[in-house]
Amino acid sequence: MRKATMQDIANKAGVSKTTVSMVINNKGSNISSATKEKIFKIAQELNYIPNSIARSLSTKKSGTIGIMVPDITNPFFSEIARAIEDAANAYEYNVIFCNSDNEIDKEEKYIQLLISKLVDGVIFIAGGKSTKSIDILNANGVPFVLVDRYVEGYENNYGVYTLNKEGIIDGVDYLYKENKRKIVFVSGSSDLEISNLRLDGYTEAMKNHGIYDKSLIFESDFTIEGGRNATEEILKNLKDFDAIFYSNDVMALGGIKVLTRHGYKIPEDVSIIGFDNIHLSQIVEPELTTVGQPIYDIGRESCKLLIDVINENDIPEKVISFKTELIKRGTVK
Amino acid sequence: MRKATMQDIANKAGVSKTTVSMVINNKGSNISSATKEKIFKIAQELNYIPNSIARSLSTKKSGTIGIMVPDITNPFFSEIARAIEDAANAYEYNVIFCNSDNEIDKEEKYIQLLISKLVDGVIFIAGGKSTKSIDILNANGVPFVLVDRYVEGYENNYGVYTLNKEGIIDGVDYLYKENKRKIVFVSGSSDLEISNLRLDGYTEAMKNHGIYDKSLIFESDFTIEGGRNATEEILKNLKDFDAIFYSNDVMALGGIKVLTRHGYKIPEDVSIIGFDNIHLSQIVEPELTTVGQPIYDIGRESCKLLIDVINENDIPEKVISFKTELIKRGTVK
DNA sequence: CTGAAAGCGCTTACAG
DNA sequence: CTGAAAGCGCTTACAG
Repeated sequence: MRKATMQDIANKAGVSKTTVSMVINNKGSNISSATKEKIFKIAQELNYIPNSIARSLSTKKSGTIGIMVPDITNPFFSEIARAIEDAANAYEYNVIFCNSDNEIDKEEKYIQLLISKLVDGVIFIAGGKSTKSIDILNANGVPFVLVDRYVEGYENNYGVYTLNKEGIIDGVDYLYKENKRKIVFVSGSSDLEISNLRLDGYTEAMKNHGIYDKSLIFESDFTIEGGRNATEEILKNLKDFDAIFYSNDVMALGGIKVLTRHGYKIPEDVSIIGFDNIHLSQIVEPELTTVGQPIYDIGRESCKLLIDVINENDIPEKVISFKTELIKRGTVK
Repeated sequence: MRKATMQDIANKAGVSKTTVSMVINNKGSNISSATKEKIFKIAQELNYIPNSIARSLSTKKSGTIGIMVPDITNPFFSEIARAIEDAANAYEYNVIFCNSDNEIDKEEKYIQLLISKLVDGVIFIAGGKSTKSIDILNANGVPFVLVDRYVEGYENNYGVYTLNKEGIIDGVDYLYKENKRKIVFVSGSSDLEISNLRLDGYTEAMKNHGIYDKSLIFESDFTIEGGRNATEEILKNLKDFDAIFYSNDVMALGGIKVLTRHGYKIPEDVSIIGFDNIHLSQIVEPELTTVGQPIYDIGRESCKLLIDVINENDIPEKVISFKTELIKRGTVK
């Protein structure tokens, strides 16, 4: 059974499809309400669903946006994705999601696909030095907003970030105040600008307090596995330490597991602090002390920003920076 | 800067766009390799990206599929979504995701949107009695496969499920063998067929062992919150019990938190078992004993199935059922 | 080996 | 208040 088209409605109503288009899209400023009603009734009868592909071809707007995330399975990204989708949906946009696994080649292939689908814009959480993908976006005039992760050379593009360095400093200061001195830091992949920002915060704060010690720094990546591995390393290399600052929650979760396994009591034996405040940080016991990002807000605002640039609305600020908030829970004592 | 079109390439190459289309799509069985090369070269120069919207309009295939999940933030669904996206990507499909929050009205709106976008098919994890959405899909000839959650009246549609009842029975039997007798069961929302299936498994197994007791059953929903709430109820209503069988992992995680809070030692004081085997079940300590579903396989296979029905390939079996596997870890003793 | 033409289902100036 | 017509960028019989 063929799907009904505007032409079908037009025929049945005895008007032109121009008129049908007008009333369906509420542009018929001056179409008699009689025709309007008739058209709506027929549309209903025919279970008319507009073909937005045809619409897109003619308007060059698809009503869909793409989001690039490293891995939707990572709670931080799924929470952002959720917020984005909610906002998109409120504006009648659909969202296509792509998992880059932090591989810039995958990103590039996805970007091509998205462009070919005429996405109206993309929200881009960079997996690394993603300049090529971004250049393609630019070359094709596709609006995009960078989220969470800076990409070198594009600091002035539309972007939504949080104040990483400041957040880490807060965290270290708090630990210091709680009399921690040997504060281990687990950093994310140094390919990511954001890792370095966080590391800078740590370095600065530690130096401020005069307790900086390079051997306290471990590099890993922003996954559960990364947290585990780093922690195994720590246990192998360090005899004693007061606290571990993981540069995201997911790593902290992995780390806590390893520590518990090795008989450490948290927070009695070691204090732990994370970064992000994903939902999960509240379901472990004790609950994770962390430097919180307003994840949902970040997602929502980045989607709104994108839609604003798509619609060429006035943009008050191209770059939105969110503050972190230190959330004291049970893993620091 | 306007995006290049096939016409542009045709002009530059001095051929027709028919020819360009042929070579770009590898259908030019008999086009001179000279022209082919020329066309590819020009396409390259112009950074040509095909407009797949135009393509879709003419072929009536969009190369995108939709997936309906209750909430992408729930690890079980994000893991399925990931598997689906991986498979889709391998076949050059994109995926649009929708969060229904288990609200059938939201589902319906999304389905309309997806149809208007001409998705080639949808993978549907039902949020409840979703028959209306499914009817719309049917009426519009959009292929779909049901995943994880049965929907009444559509048991014979394309679907990918796991053997819920059998899985639960395995779990209860195991607990019984470990000398648990007072086995509490936390069921999911009774609106969901799948909850009832799991509950049936519990009831049957408990009766088999002659230890069935209705007051041991608590209904909640498949979320962390749901697990917490149910556990508070249990603590309020039951004086003693040997084990709690949560009907999914996420609930178990919420439950463990509450139990730990109340001073229970796991597994010394209570044994816990979940269902699903999400990644997270391995990062809590002790690791969660659970009835595992092959989540990734379910996602992958449902995507493959969908693509097969889209392409009208031979389908060996319309309904795929996966077996569960009891995974013994640290929360049962 | 290659092209002209119609068609996919919309939107949008333009005209009356 | 309403319609005819061109156009969006492809694909695909059909013809030569």
